[in-house]
Amino acid sequence: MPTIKEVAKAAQVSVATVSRVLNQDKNVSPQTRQKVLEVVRQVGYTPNMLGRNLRRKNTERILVLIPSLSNQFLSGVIRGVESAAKQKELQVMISAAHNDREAEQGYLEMLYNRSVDGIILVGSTLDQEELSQLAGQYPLVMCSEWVEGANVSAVGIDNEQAAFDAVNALLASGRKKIAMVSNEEVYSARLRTQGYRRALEQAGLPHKREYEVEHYEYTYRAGMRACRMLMALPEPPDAIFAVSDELAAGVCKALIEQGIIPGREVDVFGFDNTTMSKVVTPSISTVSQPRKRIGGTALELLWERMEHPEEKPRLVLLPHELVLRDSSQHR
Amino acid sequence: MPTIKEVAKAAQVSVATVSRVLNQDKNVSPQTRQKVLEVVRQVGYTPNMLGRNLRRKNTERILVLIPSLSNQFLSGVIRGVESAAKQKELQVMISAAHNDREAEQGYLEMLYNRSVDGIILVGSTLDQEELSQLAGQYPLVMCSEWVEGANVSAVGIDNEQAAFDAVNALLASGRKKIAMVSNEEVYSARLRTQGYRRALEQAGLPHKREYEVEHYEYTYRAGMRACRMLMALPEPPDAIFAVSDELAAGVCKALIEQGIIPGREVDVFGFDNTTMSKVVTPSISTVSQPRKRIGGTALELLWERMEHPEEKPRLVLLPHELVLRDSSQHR
DNA sequence: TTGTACGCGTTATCAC
DNA sequence: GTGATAACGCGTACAA
Repeated sequence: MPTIKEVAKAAQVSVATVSRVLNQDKNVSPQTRQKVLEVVRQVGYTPNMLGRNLRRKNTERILVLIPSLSNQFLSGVIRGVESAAKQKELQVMISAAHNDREAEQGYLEMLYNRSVDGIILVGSTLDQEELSQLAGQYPLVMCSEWVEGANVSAVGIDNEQAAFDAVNALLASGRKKIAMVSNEEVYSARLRTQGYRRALEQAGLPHKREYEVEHYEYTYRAGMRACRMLMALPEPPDAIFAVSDELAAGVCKALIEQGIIPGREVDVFGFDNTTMSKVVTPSISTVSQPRKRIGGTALELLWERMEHPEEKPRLVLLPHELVLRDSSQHR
Repeated sequence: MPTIKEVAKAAQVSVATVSRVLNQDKNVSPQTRQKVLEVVRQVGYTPNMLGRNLRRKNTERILVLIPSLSNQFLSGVIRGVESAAKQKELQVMISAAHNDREAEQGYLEMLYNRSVDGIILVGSTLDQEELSQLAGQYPLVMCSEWVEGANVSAVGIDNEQAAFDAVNALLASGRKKIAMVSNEEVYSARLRTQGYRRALEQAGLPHKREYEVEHYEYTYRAGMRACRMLMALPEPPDAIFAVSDELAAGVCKALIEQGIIPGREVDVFGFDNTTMSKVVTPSISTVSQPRKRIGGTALELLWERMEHPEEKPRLVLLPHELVLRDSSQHR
């Protein structure tokens, strides 16, 4: 593990000169540059980031903190972060907090102790105050999932409107008994529930309380359970809107088990346009979010916070799209 | 951003004492400890890891480098890594290399420049020599996917045997024209192809070249393409074994499009036991790997390398299981 | 028990 | 264009 000192000695120059060569400083003659680079190559020298970062007071590295790794949608978002980060020459690290407050705080500490220059947070167990305070002190933005009222830059889609649109698509094909599988614990899902209700209201339909099923995980098992509950009602729904594709896939699965073909007697609508929504039979109609753009924008917002911490945080909403497939009728 | 110096001044002690308190050094009186902790709390001091790491020459942090984030199976593996890492008080970071050699090398540099203490590598674009050399110099182990002949600690399953078992399950239910969707570029998939061939040989069946389809991505689209090719053969197969569940899901999808129900005329077998294999209809028979245990073992192997770099690397094979579902017949 | 002083590897500020 | 040298924040041998 050679250090800059050893390189300097071997090249018969000072450490300052080596440093200058390594950092493309103008003030160094071609000959010495040549010589230094030669030695660097020869001894296989790599700058120790620990020293460099200490001196420079930054790491050129950011963290994306997500709730779970097994999320196809987030993987697209992160691709967006990565490609935007590449242009800024930032290294991207990812960690999963698993909705564990302690784990999340452990990773957020990386801001305090300067292990990373900034954090893109997808969802959080912290409340608005904690987040506002944190974002006031360090570069921190939220992405896809944020927290109501927190004074933090964030990017995502208009969840309320997206749900409104999805439900309207179901209404347009004649469905009138539309149920929803949501998650009160997550802000984006709450907004989607609001959009769902607005669509029903606008259509002059009552929204029955028993048509709104809550679940605290976005798994296909939860979707199956929700579906069974709904179909066991005295008046079962003729359409089910779920806040994630995996939930929707579970809904479809449960319908099929009961001999009901999704898209025929009962429509199903999902959210996120993941692979799963395409691959199951029938394929699932869903709301598509511009994942990569969301991720790219998150990085831009983070960059803003890093460069201009004094400016106010801002919220960016990107357009969504409906993807109509076989699980719902449409003309 | 208070430093240890400021804490020392405020507590009217030396920086050494503060450091001692922070590092649970015995040699400090209860009173001063009390006082220091008080000040630490009051000014909200957090040790700067840049300084600490430089001094200690380590980071207590490891990296898991995976090919892609959108891999349900790997997410389980990483859970295993995380829980094992927690016990060793190591922080886990994840990055995706996307089969990009340049990106991979960028992350591997974190070993050279001491940004992390070790790396768990899932697959690699490097060859055996490069890997052997790297692992000789730094804590580096491979997990799930490794490289033939590389002198590197690794953990996974016996892929050849697992494929052998899966194909035997198909044979046991009377299938005789078994095709395989594999990927020659990946060592684990090559091993699985070998297991497939051995099973056919043992059953006295010829292995037709046209029954082995290559694909370089584990996507459902690739699975669909492969299936269409196979079913267009003069003598189409009566069973298809794919090296991933997503491929298998694509195979099923293409079969269904042709009006063929997987598990009836044609059996389908996947690999990894991901959510997708459960949620599609019909559910897909598959090979289950002990993901969490694989991840946990990977961390143990890495720990071995960190503690005893002089010892020889070793390979750990963990048991697999067949999960029989609706996409294949079985009595 | 506590403090002083040095070093970790790098970059930046001066001189020259 | 180049070289000393002082930081960066922390841990620790050594002295007291």
